[in-house]
Amino acid sequence: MSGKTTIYDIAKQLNITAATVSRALNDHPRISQDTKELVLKTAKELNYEQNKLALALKSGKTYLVGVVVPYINRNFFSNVIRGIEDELYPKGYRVIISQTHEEEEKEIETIKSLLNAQVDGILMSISKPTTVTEHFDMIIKKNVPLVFFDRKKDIPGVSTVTIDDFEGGYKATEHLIQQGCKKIAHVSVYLNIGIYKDRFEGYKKALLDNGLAFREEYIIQTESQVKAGKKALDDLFKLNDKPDAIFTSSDHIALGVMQQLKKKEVKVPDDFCVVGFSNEPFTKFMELPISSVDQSPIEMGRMSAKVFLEQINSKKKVKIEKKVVLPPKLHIRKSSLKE
Amino acid sequence: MSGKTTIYDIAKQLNITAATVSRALNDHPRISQDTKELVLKTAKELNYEQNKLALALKSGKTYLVGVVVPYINRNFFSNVIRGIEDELYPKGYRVIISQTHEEEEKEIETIKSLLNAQVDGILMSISKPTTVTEHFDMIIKKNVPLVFFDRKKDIPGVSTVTIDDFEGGYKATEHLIQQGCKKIAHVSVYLNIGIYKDRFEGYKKALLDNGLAFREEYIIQTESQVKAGKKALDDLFKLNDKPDAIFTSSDHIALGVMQQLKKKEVKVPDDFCVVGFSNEPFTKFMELPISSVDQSPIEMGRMSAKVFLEQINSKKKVKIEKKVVLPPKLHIRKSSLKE
DNA sequence: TTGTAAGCGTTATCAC
DNA sequence: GTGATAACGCTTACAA
Repeated sequence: MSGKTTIYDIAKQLNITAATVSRALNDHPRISQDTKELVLKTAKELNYEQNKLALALKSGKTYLVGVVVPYINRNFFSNVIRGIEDELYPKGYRVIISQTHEEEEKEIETIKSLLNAQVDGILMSISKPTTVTEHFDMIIKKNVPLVFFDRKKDIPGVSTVTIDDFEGGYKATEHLIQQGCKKIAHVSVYLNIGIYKDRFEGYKKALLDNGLAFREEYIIQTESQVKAGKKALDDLFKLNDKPDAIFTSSDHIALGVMQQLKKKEVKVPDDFCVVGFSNEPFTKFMELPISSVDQSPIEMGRMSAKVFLEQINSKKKVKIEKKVVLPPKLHIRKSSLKE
Repeated sequence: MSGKTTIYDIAKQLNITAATVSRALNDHPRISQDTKELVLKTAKELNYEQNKLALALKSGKTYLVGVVVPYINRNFFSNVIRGIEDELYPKGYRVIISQTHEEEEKEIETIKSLLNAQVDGILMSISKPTTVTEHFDMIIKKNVPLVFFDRKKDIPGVSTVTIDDFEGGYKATEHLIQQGCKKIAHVSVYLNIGIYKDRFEGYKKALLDNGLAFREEYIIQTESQVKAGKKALDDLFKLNDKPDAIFTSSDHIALGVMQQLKKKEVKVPDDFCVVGFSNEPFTKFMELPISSVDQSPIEMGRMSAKVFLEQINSKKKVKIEKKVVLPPKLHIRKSSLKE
């Protein structure tokens, strides 16, 4: 029989009970050494493998953790998952991946499905359009640990792992100021989304802390796309008092900006500096590499996993609510580094 | 009670048996319409949800599929997984991700763990150093469908999904020839690995088919790294008869080549053309975008999933061994497109 | 130190 | 049409 050995088979072989076999296998204290050895030996002989399913049904623990992201093939998310898997695998947990495709409905459906699969926990990044919270309540009501990473919602009892977007914006802007830039514009992705708002606020604070004026006309809101970056630069250059630097919340926008600067024959970094956000792989591969704020996705994944583990290992009834905020790391490259 | 309703609770409520409830829930033909409606109604009232675990234990089907890759955060693999998940989710399958970190030992361990978790199938890309095959035999012996994608081994009974690397090399080279290049060099990643060998062979064939000489001195073997690309170009330019184009098996090498060409002030594409392989995101973002052969990772994932589904849905005893070869797509960009 | 038996939640096979 | 019962493979009081 192909790998279908059960503890009963071992029991029969040794003329003992399945219970004894189970205990021997689990190194139960009051099982004789002899029996243990015997059981272990025949278990090996018969190619016995514990059926996790039966165990899960009995114990209610599946050692399965659901990870929910908008799209798994986005650089940021695949790195977070990398971190989660790296951390959880050694602890015996397996990771189930699902994508929401940035749709609220699919997010809800996915959560239901994961709960149905009896996962021991859910780590997720909320999809953009999501507004309802009933599906989160379902998770909490079932006492399944829930951890939000990056994109969160403030819900009692739910832990979150994020980076300090405010500090990211602050650092990037401060760096530009240190480089001697005086008129720093900010191109943001839609400001109604928390993380982008925070980056913007960090930018603003850095300006004020350094005695620079905040100018409304230097703020542009647009999509995270290369062509949006191009247009943003064009618009900024139509101003009478042109900026001499841009901090943007998106590397793709930064790229568009860079391309347009090249076209206009503006010298970077001598006459204009650029800093992006996310540290996408391409930023360092450019002919003129782009400075960017790194979000430490792998670290974020590891941390989310750790928070989950703490939660699951604590006395069942204690609700831990942890808010981890990771420091962003500014990668300074040629696009903003004057000699 | 939080989501712990079982069919017994429903049965008790209605003064019928669990068996009847089960049948009603499964729309069994000889259950009265009345009972069905009643059961469905109270099921909803009590917030009943089927326990997949119990079902899995009973049926032996978990609706879990294991996906094994070297690293999940590599662009190529995360895209394949995207394809797999997209295809499998609607069919009710959930995807468990594990990474081998390019280690044979971890690969073996991972396989064991997945089999232990009773997955219904395994889709994987073999890690580079793997030489043994016992762990694959384990999978086959358990009658668990196994599909290799991209990196495969020829094992009887195992389906594979790959792209036609030979054709990829052929197309890329042919394109360069059509652009008027006469002296095309090839920078490869180590030729002892199947896919790179195939790309090389395609290159060679294209040369010969078009009446161009194959020259040993135009072949360089190196690592898939930017700096390796730089060095390769330097070496090629030391030749008396310099090449006028390069087809390389790696986009990172292509990038290094491009950077070095820029440094040497060689005009691309006018005086020199470059084509890479993999269609990494950065290739299209460059100031001078790099032509590259796309491996259709999402499509590869979808196809692997489809092959798995066919296998699982066929009459149990029929062993299907399918070899799917996807066509590569050449993306022609500025680095190889003369006016 | 080991055996007995119940239980985890379903479904399938007999009955009636 | 519906009920009883066994079975999936394991763990764990409770006995012995």
